[in-house]
Amino acid sequence: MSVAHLVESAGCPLVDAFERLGGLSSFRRNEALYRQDDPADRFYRILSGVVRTSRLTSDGRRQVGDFYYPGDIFGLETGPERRFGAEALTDCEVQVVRRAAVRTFAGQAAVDRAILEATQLEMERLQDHVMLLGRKGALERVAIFLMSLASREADLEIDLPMGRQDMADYLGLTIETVSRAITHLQGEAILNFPSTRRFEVRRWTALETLAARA
Amino acid sequence: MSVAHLVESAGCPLVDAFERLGGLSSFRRNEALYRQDDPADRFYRILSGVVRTSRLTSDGRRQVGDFYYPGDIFGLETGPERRFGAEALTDCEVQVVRRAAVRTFAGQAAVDRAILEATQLEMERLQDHVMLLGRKGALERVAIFLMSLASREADLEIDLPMGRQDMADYLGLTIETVSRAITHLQGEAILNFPSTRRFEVRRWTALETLAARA
DNA sequence: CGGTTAATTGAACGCATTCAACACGAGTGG
DNA sequence: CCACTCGTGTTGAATGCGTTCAATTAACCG
Repeated sequence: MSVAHLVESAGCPLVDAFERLGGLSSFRRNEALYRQDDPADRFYRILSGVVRTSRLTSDGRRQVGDFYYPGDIFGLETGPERRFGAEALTDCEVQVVRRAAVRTFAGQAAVDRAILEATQLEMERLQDHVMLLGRKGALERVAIFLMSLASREADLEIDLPMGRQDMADYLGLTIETVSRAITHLQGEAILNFPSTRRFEVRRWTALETLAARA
Repeated sequence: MSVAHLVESAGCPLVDAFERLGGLSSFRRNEALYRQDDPADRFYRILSGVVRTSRLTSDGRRQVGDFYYPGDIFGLETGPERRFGAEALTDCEVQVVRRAAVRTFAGQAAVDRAILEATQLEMERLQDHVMLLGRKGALERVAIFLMSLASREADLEIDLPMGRQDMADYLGLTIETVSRAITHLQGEAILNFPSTRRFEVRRWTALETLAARA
């Protein structure tokens, strides 16, 4: 299946750098792209598939950092070590560039700027995540999450590459609470789940209202 | 009071840029440096005082983004508008540079790189914040917060420039819960509060244990 | 001093969690 | 095709943590 239409191949310097420097790698479902505490010396760009980043605390609790889709860039962390690991949620293809390679790339200034922009985008996502975790109720969190997935794709039916546990660990909830929220959203005829991994938005405005104030 | 010793004035390109391009501004306690939804066209660097960033949701809930101390750089957000506002917690002096000015500064590449590094540092702080809000209990959150303040300063007695409400809004809790956590930490003889705005760590290891697993 | 705001403490409530049972779906082998 | 199993998701009941509401105390500032 071609995913070219999913990825805007504009003449962005960073994308150029990926195109010209980036090795192509494939990963299978559930395979780790890199692990927490690995050396952080590469950037990634997704061509197809979905990737999850996550961090395990010493006592076994897990926090999912984010979910990345085709066109997204991730792995931008600064430190010598990865603070979050990255795992393939589905089979996927990614472009990988070494940090050092980008550094010596002709037109470096423009590439640096582009990396900065990608990092700032990541920062915004993290800010949204903080707002979500800090000040939103359970139903609100689930509504926001599913809405953001729905608005990412133009399709009517949206499929969920992640399971309930992944959602829960992203939203700072338990699977049971996520499940109940989904049941509730179905009961209100706001969403429809033909299967556990697919859903459709029936009442957008109601969903938006919920997302704004639970 | 001189704060020169608090700010490492190394020959870092970004600091240079601030020194050479940065206008000096002063703000009084509780004054806004900029507001949420203002145009985001400036970077800031603190010389003295403490700054808080915060965001208000439409229904009045508030999330504190972070607290910034002398030497810290903030206001790096990408979008055209500020997602978080910035307010002075104490009287403070800051260096301000226009984004556009930095762009045309000689040695621009190095400055861009330095901004990138500052942004990545900010990203790390946000990641920590996500971990805190997603997967930690109330006592744990308060312990982590106070520990991070304590490790920032070398002093034995640490003072709290922010009130309980600010802590609560940073930690995703209520003032009452924060207060109870503090009382508990005093009861365990882990911390000592000579006044509500000053504290001292009595048992570091116990505090670290609490911070790791509540 | 009073007057005002901030912080603490107490008691009742509620939301999310926990623990436990059940349902569903996919894959396997009889 | 059905029985079995394993992993995942849903549902129910009870518990508990943090919130809410309310009252008291402490700190700050004229």
